[in-house]
Amino acid sequence: METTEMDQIRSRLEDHGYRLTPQRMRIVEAVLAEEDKHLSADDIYTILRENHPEIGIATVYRTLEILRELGIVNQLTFEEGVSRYEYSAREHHHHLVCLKCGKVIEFSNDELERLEQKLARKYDFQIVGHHLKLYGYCSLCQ
Amino acid sequence: METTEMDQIRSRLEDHGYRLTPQRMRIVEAVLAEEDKHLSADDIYTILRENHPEIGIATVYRTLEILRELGIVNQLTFEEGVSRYEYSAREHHHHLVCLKCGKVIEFSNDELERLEQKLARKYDFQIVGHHLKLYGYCSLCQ
DNA sequence: TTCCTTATTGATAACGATTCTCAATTTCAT
DNA sequence: ATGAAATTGAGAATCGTTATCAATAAGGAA
Ligand SMILES: [Mn+2]
Ligand SMILES: [Mn+2]
Ligand SMILES: [Zn+2]
Ligand SMILES: [Zn+2]
Repeated sequence: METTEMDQIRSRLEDHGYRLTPQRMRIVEAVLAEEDKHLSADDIYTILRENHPEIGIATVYRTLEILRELGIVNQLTFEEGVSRYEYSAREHHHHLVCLKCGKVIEFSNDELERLEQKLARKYDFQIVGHHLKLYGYCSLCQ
Repeated sequence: METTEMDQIRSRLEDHGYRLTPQRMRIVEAVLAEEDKHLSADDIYTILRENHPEIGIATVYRTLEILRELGIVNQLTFEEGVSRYEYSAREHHHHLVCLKCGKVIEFSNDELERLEQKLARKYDFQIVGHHLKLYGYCSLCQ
């Protein structure tokens, strides 16, 4: 039998004493369904509302916090005062953000891994991650 | 006569129809005095409180917003849900942040300017800035 | 100076995102 | 089925930030 992403996430949760409740499953589904988007808690709440109006916003926040703790999602912010989340089992990447319309383009860059190691040595830091954000105006907004 | 930083900032403000009021001057002074720190609005408010208890927190926020608009300070966030500010007339740099104690180390990297241009061409973006943040644990916290 | 227009201020209310509280419900191992 | 522990939804609370507004300050013209 194959192991689906949801199975892996279930194990991950249970290994840490958490249960994969129906509500949590719906939230994970929403994140997986919009893999390349960067959904906020409220975005997810709004999406779920359609078919599952009984789920509360507090549960969405609580679940995202657990998913983040377990490294299942990355929490990021594009300086709008809202946290956004993306499924973490994707190629590591960075973001190019339009300051006018908020459009986000993803890109990769290998060189930063080397820089990370160099700085770890230099400053005696144990580095666990990095994120490069570029700001500007997209073709439509400039 | 020499042109001080404050003079330059005054011109900058007046060119845009803003006045350099005593309150604004106190706030700019605080930012300049702690050049390499990353002060929040509340940090500044607390500092000013000692000698200028009449300044309101709203004025601090308003002033920082103007300084940001004019490019006199950079607004940044280390994902604690608070905006922090630094005097922008410094060498362009990036940040290494300790996830435990919040310690911030600054570092520079020239290569990113080239990357910026490459991406600008590739995605037809007019890039106005970028910021690299590395996360980890400092020597004391790891 | 005096007058007038406009900018700025401090206090405080309002806001929006997030977290907390708590009683009710669900889950899971027994 | 039973009971302990986890989870839930609703709503209150929190916290950083922004908006409102009447009072004050600033700067230019007379
Ligand atoms: Mn992304
Ligand atoms: Mn800095
Ligand atoms: Zn755009
Ligand atoms: Zn530390």
